This record gives sequence, C-alpha cells and structure tokens, in this order.
Amino acid sequence: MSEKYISKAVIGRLPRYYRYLGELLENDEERISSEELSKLMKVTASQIRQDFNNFGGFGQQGYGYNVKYLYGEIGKILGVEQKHNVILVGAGNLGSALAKYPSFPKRGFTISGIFDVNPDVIGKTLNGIMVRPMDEMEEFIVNNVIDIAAITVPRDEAQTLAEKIVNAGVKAIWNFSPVDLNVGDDVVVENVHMTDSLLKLSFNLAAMKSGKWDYRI
Amino acid sequence: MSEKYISKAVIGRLPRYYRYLGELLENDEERISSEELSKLMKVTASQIRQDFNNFGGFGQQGYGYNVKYLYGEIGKILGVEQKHNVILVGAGNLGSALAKYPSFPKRGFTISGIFDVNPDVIGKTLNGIMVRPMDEMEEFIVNNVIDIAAITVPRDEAQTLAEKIVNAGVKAIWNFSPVDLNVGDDVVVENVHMTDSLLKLSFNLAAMKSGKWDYRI
DNA sequence: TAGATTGTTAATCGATTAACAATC
DNA sequence: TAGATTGTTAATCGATTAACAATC
Repeated sequence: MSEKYISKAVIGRLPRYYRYLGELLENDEERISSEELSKLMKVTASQIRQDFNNFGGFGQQGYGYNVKYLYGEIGKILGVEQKHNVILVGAGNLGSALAKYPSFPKRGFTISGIFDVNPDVIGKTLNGIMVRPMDEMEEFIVNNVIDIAAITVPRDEAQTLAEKIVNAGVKAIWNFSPVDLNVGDDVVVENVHMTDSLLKLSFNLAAMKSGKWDYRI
Repeated sequence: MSEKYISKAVIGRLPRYYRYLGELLENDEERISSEELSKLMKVTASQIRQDFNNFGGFGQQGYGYNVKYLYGEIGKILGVEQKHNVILVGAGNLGSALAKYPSFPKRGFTISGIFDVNPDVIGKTLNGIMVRPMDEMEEFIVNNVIDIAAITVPRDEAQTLAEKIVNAGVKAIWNFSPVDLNVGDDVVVENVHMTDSLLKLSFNLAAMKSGKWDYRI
C-alpha cells in the first residue's frame, strides 16, 4: 500500500483553508503566496506549504498559488465535488436546525430523509422534507443511496441507532450525541460534542480569570 | 508568573474525561484505575496519568482514582462549579436549538437573554425567554452580568457583533458563525464550525472509499 | 508486609518551523 | 536574466508513551 499518510492535524486544517480560499475567491483575488495567506490565517507559511504538499504541488515558484485552482483542488480533496445524500436521525431541536441550515445544500449535501420516534413530529415537514417513523429508517437507507447519517438523538439511543445505520450500509456518521460511538473501522465518524465545546470555553474563561493556568498555545 | 502551562491537547481531553466519569458515577462506580479507564476510553493509561498530573495528584497509589472525587475536581477545573450567564446572539434555527438544549442548564449555564434583528422573532419567546431587539444587547450586557455570548448570526455580521459584545464587557464567546473572530487576547473564543466538521467527515469518507490516502491516527 | 497503582522522569515519536536549493 | 516563491530536507520543538521508583 503506497497511500500517503495524512495526519489528523492536516485534515483538521483543510476545511479552514477551504473557507479562506472561498472568501478570497469571492473577493476576486487571483493569486496568493503562502506568506500572504499565512498572515491572513495566522499560521506559518511553512505550515501552509507543508500541508499543501501532502497532496502534491499546487503552487508555482515565483508566483504562489492560483486561488481558483487551489480552491478547486482542496474542494476535490474534501469530497465537495461529489453530491452527498444525508439522512437526519432525530428531528428534535438540533435536527430541525440542521434540516434548515443553508450551508449544507450549498456544498452538495442534500438531506433526503428525516427520521424520529416522536408521533408528534412524524408526518410533519422540515424544510419541505417529511419526517418519517424511525422504523422505516433501515429500509429507506437500503432503498436510497445514503452517504452520511447525522445522529441527533439522546445519548442512550445513539449507539443502538448507529448500529442499525451501519448495518443498513451507511459508511459515514456525523454524531451530535454526547457519546463516542462504537462502529467498525470501515465506517468514519465525526463528532460534534457541543457540551464538550462549551466546557472547553468554560475552562479557558476560568483559567484566564484565575490566572492559575497558562493555557494558551 | 508561576502558572503551570496546560497544552491545548490536554484541555481538549478534559471534557471527555468529565463525560466518562459522569457515566461511571451514574453507574455507582466508586473507584477506577488509569488502566481500566484507558480501556474504556481507548487512550493510554500513561496519557491519563500525565493529563491528571497537570493539575495535581488526584489518585492514590495502590488504589487508583475515586470516581466521585475525580469527577468533582475535573468539574472545578472546567468551571462547572460556578453558574454562568449566557446570552444568545441570533435566534435563528441554531440559536433556537441552543435555547432549548437541556444539557446546558444542567451544567450551570443559564440563558438569560436572546437577541435578534428579525422583527418576526423579536417579542416571541424561546423556551420561556423573550427574544429582544439586537439594539438592546449592549445595554443588557452592561446591566446584567453576562459571562458568555453564543453567536449564531450569519457570517458577515459576526465580527461586528463580536466587537460590540466585547466592548460591553463579555470575556467569552462561543462562536457558531463560519468565521474566525478577531478579539483582544483578554477574551476567549471557542469555535463550533459545523461546516468544517462536515467537510472533515466528507474527507474521511472520500479517503476511505478511494484508498488514496491513509488518514487514520 | 506484599501487591497494586500512582506520580514522574526518561525515551520515543510526530508535528511544526527553519532553511535553502530548485525553478518559475 | 534576476527576483520571487515554491517544494522539500533538516532542525527544533512538543506531545505521547514507556519505565520505574515512590507509596498507599
């Protein structure tokens, strides 16, 4: 296997590059050097060049990087070129917010199914998509081509549902439940643990105020 | 300054420890060794001991760690002992979801104000809290003791509002807008960039399917 | 006391930064 | 061609893991 190893650190930075390049593109910037981008993003130019060169050379000596081209290449790497079918598992407050979030369709992520156990929401529509009973989820996954399942159910239901989702053939889970899901290693999981995030903020605030810990990078 | 330096990596792991210890406590576990916890959390026992010892010795040789005590100590470190007053800046889909999220009050984070520019939502209530006009935000911050502002407004409004929030005296921003906020270094910012998170998932899915990159830890 | 397990030092590993030759 | 800036190797820095002495 001759696959190039890409570290978690690099992967974590790619969406941020994509975001900044998208903004530069909006502002009709044609080219940018690693030095200029480094000032904008507050990282080192060296890191930018190292990061990009994990995927091959996108720049040109003496010129820098063509913004449009670089944006496109990083988009390809991130899989934004392909369309993705997403289901929402859980139509509570967070699920509803995701259903209406405009950035996802813009990036090619289409919500094609929403599922919940609550009879009060089943049959209602969220952003034009009908909420179906949770029982029908597996059949729906099998009959449609679902790439990603976003899980927004309560903690204790998440693992069981994740197993059903995986058994039905989904290979990517976007997990908003405050648990670490246990799935096979042919399935990728990305967690959004909002409470963890809030506690990190709380730590940093307490650390700053107390002066007890030096916590910055 | 004799403050102990705590790395970002360690801070990032604290909420996860807190979560696991909370679950152990729910299950009436009295003690746990770093070895047992390491199996549960899928990290090394060595890392657990190193992490805890950043803050002083919480364990006892030959015994391990007392779950209740350790949970309490990490809670203190994370600032969960104190009550926090939070305002929501932006009452759109995500803001509404946050207003109704039950985990936050449970951890001592009280939403005491919600602000929006949209006349359609101003005056309405979210989870019993009235949505106020954005104009009133700064006065509200000054008159109340606000610890944290959660920003869920569109990208282009985030920086301007962040400045107003900071000028009014808030020292912690929980940022859900897809931009990096520019604030002084006496203000802490924690980002929840959901699109970035989705793109990471998309990358990992594409990498796994294509076999082009070896991307796991 | 003997066994278990922490706290902590030392060794290893990986990621970031610096430097510079290659080249547009 | 000369100047600019990349791509890439080497040096540094930081984080993780291993090992073990301290001690409950």
